[in-house]
Amino acid sequence: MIASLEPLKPGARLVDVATRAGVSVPVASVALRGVSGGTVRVSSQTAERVRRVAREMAYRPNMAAQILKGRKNDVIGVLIGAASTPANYGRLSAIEREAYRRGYRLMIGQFHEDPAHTAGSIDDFLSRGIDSLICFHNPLMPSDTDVLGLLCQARALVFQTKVLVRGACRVDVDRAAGVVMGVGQLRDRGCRRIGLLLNAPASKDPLMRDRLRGYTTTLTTRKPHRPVVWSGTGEFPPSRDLVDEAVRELVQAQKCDGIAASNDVWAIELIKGLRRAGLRVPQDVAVVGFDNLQAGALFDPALTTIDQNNEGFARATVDLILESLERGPLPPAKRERVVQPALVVRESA
Amino acid sequence: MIASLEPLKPGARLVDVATRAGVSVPVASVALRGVSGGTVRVSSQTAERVRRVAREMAYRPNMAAQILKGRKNDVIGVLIGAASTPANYGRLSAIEREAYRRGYRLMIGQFHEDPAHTAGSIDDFLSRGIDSLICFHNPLMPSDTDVLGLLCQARALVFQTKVLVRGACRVDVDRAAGVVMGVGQLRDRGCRRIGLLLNAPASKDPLMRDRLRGYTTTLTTRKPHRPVVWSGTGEFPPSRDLVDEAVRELVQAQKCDGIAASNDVWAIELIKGLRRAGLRVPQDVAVVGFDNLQAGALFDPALTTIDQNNEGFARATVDLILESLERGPLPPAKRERVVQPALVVRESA
DNA sequence: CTGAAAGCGCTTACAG
DNA sequence: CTGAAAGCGCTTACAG
Repeated sequence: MIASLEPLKPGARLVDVATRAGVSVPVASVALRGVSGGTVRVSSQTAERVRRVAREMAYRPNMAAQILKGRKNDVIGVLIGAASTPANYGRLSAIEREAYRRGYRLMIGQFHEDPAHTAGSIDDFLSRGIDSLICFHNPLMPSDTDVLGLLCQARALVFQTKVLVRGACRVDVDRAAGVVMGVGQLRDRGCRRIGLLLNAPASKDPLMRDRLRGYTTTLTTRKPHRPVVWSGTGEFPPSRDLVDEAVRELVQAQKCDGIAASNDVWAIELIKGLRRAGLRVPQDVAVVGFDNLQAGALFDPALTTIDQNNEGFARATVDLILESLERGPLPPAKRERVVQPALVVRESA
Repeated sequence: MIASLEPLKPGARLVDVATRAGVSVPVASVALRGVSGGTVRVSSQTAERVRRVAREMAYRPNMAAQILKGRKNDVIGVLIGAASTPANYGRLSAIEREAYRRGYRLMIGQFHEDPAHTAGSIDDFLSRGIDSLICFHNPLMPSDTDVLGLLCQARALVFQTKVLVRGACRVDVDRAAGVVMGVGQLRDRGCRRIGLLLNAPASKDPLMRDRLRGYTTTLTTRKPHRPVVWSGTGEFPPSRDLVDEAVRELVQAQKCDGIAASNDVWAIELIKGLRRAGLRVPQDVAVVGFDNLQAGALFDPALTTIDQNNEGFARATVDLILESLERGPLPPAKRERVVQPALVVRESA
């Protein structure tokens, strides 16, 4: 602990630096930013002197003033559900890294129960001139017209998975491809009958529909057997009874020896259910998850799963923001990005 | 999807609202903010009219201009390690909620490998007039003088656990109390010989020292046996060999039938190690973790653990920020807050 | 190559 | 009770 918190002296302004360096304020301004296109030109000697003085005085430009004068705002607003899962925060972290790498900062707003609250948060972003918004999967309803109206005012708007505003961008993970990988792994390790576990009926949940599509595709390409699909009620996390029902249906009735679950939490609960039924994982039934949560890596047996590729997701998201900012509203073909997930093989399959 | 992204019209300024409402700009300013102390006073009728017009025009004050004129900055900067654990993000989320509740926003900066990067991030906060900083547990070295120098310029500065700047505030979880709770639970369920597992020697890690203190205290108060402590090498997450060594030492050599681990990841790995050694949890050996990770709740057996009380932590953190902002540097007695954790009983103990 | 002026959008202290 | 002026700290277009 070598430093010490002291009452802050007011902080040098540009005019202070200019005075000390013996130049006018515009010259100091140009010298410090290294601008070359303008009408004010500064000799490299002068510029060097100004920079030195600024460093000595610990000059820090007042960004409020710069922004008021039209400086590009390099803050991206992120809306994330207050009840977000750890997985979502992993993604947020990746986005922060990517944004920082490209010279942007993140400001966080959480979705709260109350749409008025959320609206306040977005309004707050816009008031600050933050008009690039990333909207994480969230409890937003299409009926929250205030919130949607506000979102429309963003200059760059990227949704995760589901677009709520016409013309906005979207980044998604290729869930179907993930399921194909998962089923492939089950097949490779010798499973003869591979079931799909969805936590809600595909008819009710587009995320489940994607998984079903992947599953159906791979079974159609290589036809080992007819599809075996069990859907939960959407209840999450699943109750023990629901899990036991899944085990009865998929394993005891349908004789599956491999199951692709729609996420890691379900996969873990399923493995517990299989054990309650006296079955070994992966020897009797192999299980693949989806998400690559820390909980899966630590579980016993360690979960084989599909990683959502947060780095790729972050890159695509920030790409879309920057392109929108540069070119204005993007044409339909340019505003969707699909990120490929990756198989992580561990012990459960 | 009922809304649609459209090219943004410039956005109404205060002068536009004032003109439309037929008043001067200062009157509009005062009317909209409901200021009463000043010299400009507005009749409630006029105020109402101005507010209505502002609403019609979707007027949104330009915060850059407001801040330039001395509006209090209501953004708190948060520095969080880029390699943060999910647990840290849970805490971040709680802080965001608490800050929002009290009218503040969070801007996130991640610590990166490179101290210069981190310095840039803090500099960026300060340039924006963000002089309230929350510094999460991080890879900061006391030798990063640039970073520390910058941190000193904050007006409110709260560290987690370890203060790196003299005079700054600190919030911490009472780890000793947590261990007391964990050991108490082990005793309550009938363990006769309770060991403490540290992931590094107490002499080398203050966090471990706190745990050891809690452990020693409770054994001194009620003397069931002499202390049994095993310390890892600090390697984290622990290798299988290290875990097996812990099992040999604590259980096979020292005959412990209850173990308090220093965190959930270690607790989970320990349970796996106990199983490899043919022992049942909790029947043969009961285990208590520390952190309350999702991974522990999902593990089989579900982990009994100590919850870090993120809500309490968030409240203390935001309290300290606001008090510092209000009163300036806090006296030593006022700048430390210790948050009480809570026991979560599940299956492992 | 450099300086003096105007203005970004607001708020606050000063006149009427 | 209301209006005209000054100024926050900067940048950019205009003069010299």
